[in-house]
Amino acid sequence: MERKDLANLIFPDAKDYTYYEEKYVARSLPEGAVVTRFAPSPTGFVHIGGIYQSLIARLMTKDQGVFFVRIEDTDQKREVEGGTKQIIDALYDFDLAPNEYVDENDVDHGEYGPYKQSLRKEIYHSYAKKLLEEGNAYPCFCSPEDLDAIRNDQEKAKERTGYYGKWTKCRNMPVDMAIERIKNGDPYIVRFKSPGNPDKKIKHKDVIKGAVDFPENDQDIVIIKSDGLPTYHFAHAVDDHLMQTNLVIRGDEWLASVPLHLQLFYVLGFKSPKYAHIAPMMKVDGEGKRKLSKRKDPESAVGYYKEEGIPKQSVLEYLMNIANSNFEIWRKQNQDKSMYEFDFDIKKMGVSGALFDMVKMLDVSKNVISRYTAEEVYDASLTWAKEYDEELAAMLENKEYALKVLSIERGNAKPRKDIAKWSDVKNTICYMYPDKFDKNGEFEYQKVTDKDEIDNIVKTYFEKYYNPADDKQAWFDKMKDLAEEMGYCREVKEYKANPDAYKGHVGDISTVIRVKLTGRCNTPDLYEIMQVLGLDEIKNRI
RNA sequence: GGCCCCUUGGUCAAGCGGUUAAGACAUCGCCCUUUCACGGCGGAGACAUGGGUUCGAUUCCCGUAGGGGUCACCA
Repeated sequence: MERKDLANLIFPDAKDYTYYEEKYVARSLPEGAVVTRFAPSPTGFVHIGGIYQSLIARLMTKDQGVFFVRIEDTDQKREVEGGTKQIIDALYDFDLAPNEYVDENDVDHGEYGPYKQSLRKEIYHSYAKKLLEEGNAYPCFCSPEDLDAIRNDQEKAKERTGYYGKWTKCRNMPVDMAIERIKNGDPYIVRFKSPGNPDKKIKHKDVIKGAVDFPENDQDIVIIKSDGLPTYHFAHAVDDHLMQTNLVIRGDEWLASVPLHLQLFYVLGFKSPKYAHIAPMMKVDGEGKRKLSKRKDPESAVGYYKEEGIPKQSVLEYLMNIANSNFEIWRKQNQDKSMYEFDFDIKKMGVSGALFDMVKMLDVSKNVISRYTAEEVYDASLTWAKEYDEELAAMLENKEYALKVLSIERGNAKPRKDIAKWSDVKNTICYMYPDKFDKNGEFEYQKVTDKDEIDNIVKTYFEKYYNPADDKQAWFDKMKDLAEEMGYCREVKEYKANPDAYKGHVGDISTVIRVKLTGRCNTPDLYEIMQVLGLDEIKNRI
């Protein structure tokens, strides 16, 4: 009996691997075009890190390369119904549509599929069979208990753990015995027969991490599990070879697997891709920090941003800042350009994980939203409100009025930056709505707090000075006149030079009017507010 | 524990043998014809640590400490 018989016994129906080599023809792409992918497991949770990775992938491929999505569902225990749809939808939500992918009905969009690993079983079998025939893989009959025992012995002997070299039981099993045991019905999996020597070093040049040297891999890792599906490592090698990935962008938890992966590519006769291992986003936890966690950090889920109403553009630009910190300088100078025009450099990405900073994210978002027109703010908040805030949606029903409100101090050279997320909108505009305003509410006045004084100021202003037809300058001059009449200084500077001569200054007076009309002391330009409110509503509030 | 990586202000970070050690967020003060915001100006605030190498180290080398990753029939 020979290895070929063993291979046939294990994978009787597998096609010869050359079938696939011929089937997946070379991509015709311009010189230097990047082919990369996002390869998530459909666990029903789309992590912000996935968007980050996809952003980088999209940036690297832009219009001449290929960005595809491959669903890695080889661990059926973790798979969640609808997981694939969530991933693809999230990518579309963030304008990161892949060039090739599989949809929720398992329909492939692209020529190099299937793009879902569970549908590629026979492909993996063909390559595993090749390895078996060549003697680069072997069936292993060790039970989980056997493996535990080996590890125990290794720990006792203070040696490296794992299935390798002298600790293996099945690596050198005669072919005849293996065949006999399989025929006998003994359970087994198939392992890679590693040619590595850990005393030798391999040199790896990571696109992001730079030069990293490792000992060679000597672990006989499993390549085909008992359910017939491949492990990540094997699937990675086979898929990225066949799909012709030339740049693997993935989380740096994979960095330690590079020696194994390179070895796999080598033994399989594949050209290995370049690797870019990106650092994860971190979060402070007690004394130290840890990766942004699905369980503990709501902001790790992409759904969080949608619910909060943080625009996708804001999330993307924040991520861009983390990826290349010079992005924000560029953005400041190129306010109107698409972020994709930025000259992104993957080599500039940080090698260690950055703390995720929501305050910074919201600041980025304020800037992003400040560039929106009133119409855009209106559309986006309405869309958000329809799903998450009925009250806001109702307020926005009168579009003409809403637009007037949202236009206050917007569209000029120094737009207001008071909205970081759509869920802020209600609070920033609610006092502009008669039915949301309670004129009998207890308001915080700033400086002038005496009730009679307040009444007096308001009364005098509306009886003697206010004229809705005034332009802004006239309006403000009258505010000064009022200040003077009430014993307040017309000019703030003058007041500051001689504070004892007056009860206060024009700002204190206008604040009284402001609070009376809006219920708060911080609002945008009062003149504009009064214009939008209209005389009837103003009268109603005084 | 083995292997690998990392360490510049509260945070994100420029830097790549000689700099007054950028910038952004946060913070504080002042200014900007009314508040808040915006904007402007300014303040405070950092090279983990010990040894080398060097005329000179934040930058190069070694050690120490701290942090992170990885050692599955999970990805």
